[in-house]
Amino acid sequence: MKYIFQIECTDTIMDSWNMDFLNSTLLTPDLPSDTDLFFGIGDFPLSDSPPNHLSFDSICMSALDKELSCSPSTDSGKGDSEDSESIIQRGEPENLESIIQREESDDSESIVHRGELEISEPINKGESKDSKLEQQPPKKKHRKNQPPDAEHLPPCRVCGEKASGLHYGANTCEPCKGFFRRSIVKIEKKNEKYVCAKGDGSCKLGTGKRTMCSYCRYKKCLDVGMAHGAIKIGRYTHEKRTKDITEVRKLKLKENQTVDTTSIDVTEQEVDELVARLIVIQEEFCADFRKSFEPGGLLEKHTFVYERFKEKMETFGNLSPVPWSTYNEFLSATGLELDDRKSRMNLIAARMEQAVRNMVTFARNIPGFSDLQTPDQLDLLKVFAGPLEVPIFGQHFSQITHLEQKPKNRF
Amino acid sequence: MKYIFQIECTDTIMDSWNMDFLNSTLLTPDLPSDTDLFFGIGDFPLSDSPPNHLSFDSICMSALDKELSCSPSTDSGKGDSEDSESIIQRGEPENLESIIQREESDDSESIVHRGELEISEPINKGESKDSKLEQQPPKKKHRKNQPPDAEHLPPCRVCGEKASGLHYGANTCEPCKGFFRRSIVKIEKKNEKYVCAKGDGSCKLGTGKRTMCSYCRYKKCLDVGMAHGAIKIGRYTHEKRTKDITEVRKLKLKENQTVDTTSIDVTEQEVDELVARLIVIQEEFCADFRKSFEPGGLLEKHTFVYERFKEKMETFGNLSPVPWSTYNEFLSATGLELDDRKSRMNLIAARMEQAVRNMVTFARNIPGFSDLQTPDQLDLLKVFAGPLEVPIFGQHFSQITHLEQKPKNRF
DNA sequence: CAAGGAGGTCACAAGGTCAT
DNA sequence: ATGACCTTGTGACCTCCTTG
Ligand SMILES: [Zn+2]
Ligand SMILES: [Zn+2]
Ligand SMILES: [Zn+2]
Ligand SMILES: [Zn+2]
Repeated sequence: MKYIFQIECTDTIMDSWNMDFLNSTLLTPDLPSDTDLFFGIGDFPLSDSPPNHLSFDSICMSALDKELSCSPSTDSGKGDSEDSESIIQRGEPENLESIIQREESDDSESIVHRGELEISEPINKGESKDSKLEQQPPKKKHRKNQPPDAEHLPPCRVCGEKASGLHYGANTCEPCKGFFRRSIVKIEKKNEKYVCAKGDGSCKLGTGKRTMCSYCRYKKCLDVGMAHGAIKIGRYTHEKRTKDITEVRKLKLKENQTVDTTSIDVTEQEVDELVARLIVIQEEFCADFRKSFEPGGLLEKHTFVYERFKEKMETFGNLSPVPWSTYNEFLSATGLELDDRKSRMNLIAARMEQAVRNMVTFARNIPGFSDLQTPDQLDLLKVFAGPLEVPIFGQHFSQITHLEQKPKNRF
Repeated sequence: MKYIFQIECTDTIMDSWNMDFLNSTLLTPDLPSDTDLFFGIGDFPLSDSPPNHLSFDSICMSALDKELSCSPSTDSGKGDSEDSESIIQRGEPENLESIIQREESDDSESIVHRGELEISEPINKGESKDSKLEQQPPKKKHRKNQPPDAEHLPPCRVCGEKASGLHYGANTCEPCKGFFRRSIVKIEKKNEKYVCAKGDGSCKLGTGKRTMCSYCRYKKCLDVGMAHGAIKIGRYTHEKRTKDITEVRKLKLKENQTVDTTSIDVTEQEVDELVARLIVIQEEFCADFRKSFEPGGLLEKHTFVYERFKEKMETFGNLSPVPWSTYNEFLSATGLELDDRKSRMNLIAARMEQAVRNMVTFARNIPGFSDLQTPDQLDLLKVFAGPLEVPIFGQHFSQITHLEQKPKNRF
């Protein structure tokens, strides 16, 4: 018998200034077709709002952060005690980066430039790697050849394979670097031309297909910014290095989200207990959650409200409220407020904070959640806030990022 | 013999709602009367369109931006950041303002906050890697490392980049300092010699060309007075400091007022090569470009279409399409579309995106273009979109902005 | 003291070479 | 023509020392 447990905590707050309404809306869980059970919570009030995403972002941020970082529980040893002061460190209202960074500094791997970058070295440390004394049996009298360094690089921008460094301005693999060098001579100096193998310059450069079409390969090189003048030699800047590392990390993270499938063995009894527990907390937090997606449920209601609003807008044009600039001008000139946006924002802010708090509390009640590292916890909790002219009711979170109408903020 | 190479990339997409047609139209290159050759591309379909400039703007924008920004922006640390992660940092999908801002930052007074912004401070200090020895007393509240100082220094006398101080008697950048140090050893101690890459010791050391010819670089070092004997160590005198500052100020002033007209020396052969290359890419991208301006060419056709349209309008009055409000009312009332504007817009949008992409690809193929900084590249690429009641056929781009009918957008 | 430069260090990339 | 490997120059950053 095999069970797949998939836990997703998704809370969405949608704010569209063009549509002049703010709306916590429903997203559909991304479930395999043979799912037996699913659990969740929702917080779906409807209301208007003036457009100010940034403040909403911060609200969600700090709420999420506050909730997670004050976690008294868990185990995982060293944990969070150090957090408390890092809040002070930056006066700033803590954004995503600070959260991520802080978390990573707990673990073994952290971005530290200590005269030299040290990343998760699988070395048995504690040893002073000090001066000149012998300590390395495999002493190479040969030059210190460090062939496999820097896999802190994003993959080749041209062909996608493992990059070997920054060549002619772009992270590329060794083959693509060589190819570009030869191409420069050929194309710019000798005025020869590549011709697309397919004729229309649309060849894909997937793995192994690198050498299929020189024309398209060269074009891709140019597209990613390779050029004589873009050559950058010498040691990396700390800044640049950090950027590379974070990019790779982000990529890895994304990869893990989709691919990672670990399975553990559980007894029948454990499963029963888990399900029982889930049912309990489901009841406790949001008994109607599953009904939301059924006919007559909240999803339908939301859709209805949205449709009506759309109609209204098409008939009467854009009903967006007075822009902030006007509002502020008027305010400073007359001391009067043009509308009640201020108080409404406070209301919404409070509600959002509450929503995030609920979400985290709910998640904490899921057996095992608190045992996860903070970064992993964060990874399971998604909040979306931003303007969208496209309805996202009933879509899964991962799909939002694929809409051509790019959301303003995602975290 | 003197050649003037003037490269202009101008792509125009004109949309006039009063005239009810959208038109990529021809602009005449702004050429001196004695021009021998000119090259370019064009994308000149004729079609109708409903008025919606904003969306077109965004299309051009994001296309231009996407094309250009994916280049890692060469050197000069502050070049603009890569997107990939900036999604979170400044999630906005770069709009008109941001681009314009970037452009304007050249001339006006962005100088003020140049380099002052030091957000991320690499903390490399305070780590003692030696275990046993007691740490050093100089672990004070004061920050030991004051990496960049007031850059009230004139640029590197050798290569022109940002200088880091007074090295071997001249204001130079860190790279040139290092280069000279190595050169001293090589030349004076080991009696080795550099050889000019071009053979005649006349290489220019423009931006990014620093490493092209060691011989000329070293020669330049000597020319600007670098020498072992010229070393000056220790704190600045007040006098020297003020001298620097006034020099910098003077330089900035001059820079702002005079249009920079640099001329470089090229050999006959280089010219031939360049021209040959230009002819090749001209052929490849838009073989008929020059014919467009000849009798019977596209310019004439465009003019003809426009004339006919004008006649029609004079006879039958303004033929502007149904306004959006009406269209939407009708749509929401009956569910029917009054015309096919939706699909036409999609078509046009796609075409515009393609046009911009073409333009950038073309430009990238011009020798040297990719070597420019991204802002400078942007500066050479013009796309115009907006309503105009005045025909602009055959006018140069710079004239458009002088029309009293101010174009809506320029970027 | 603290500002400021010389020199050292070594991570990095350009370009060359040569077996495929 | 390709790409693994090598040689060599480069330059970001640091430590140490000199000087006002
Ligand atoms: Zn590659
Ligand atoms: Zn191809
Ligand atoms: Zn220099
Ligand atoms: Zn030379």
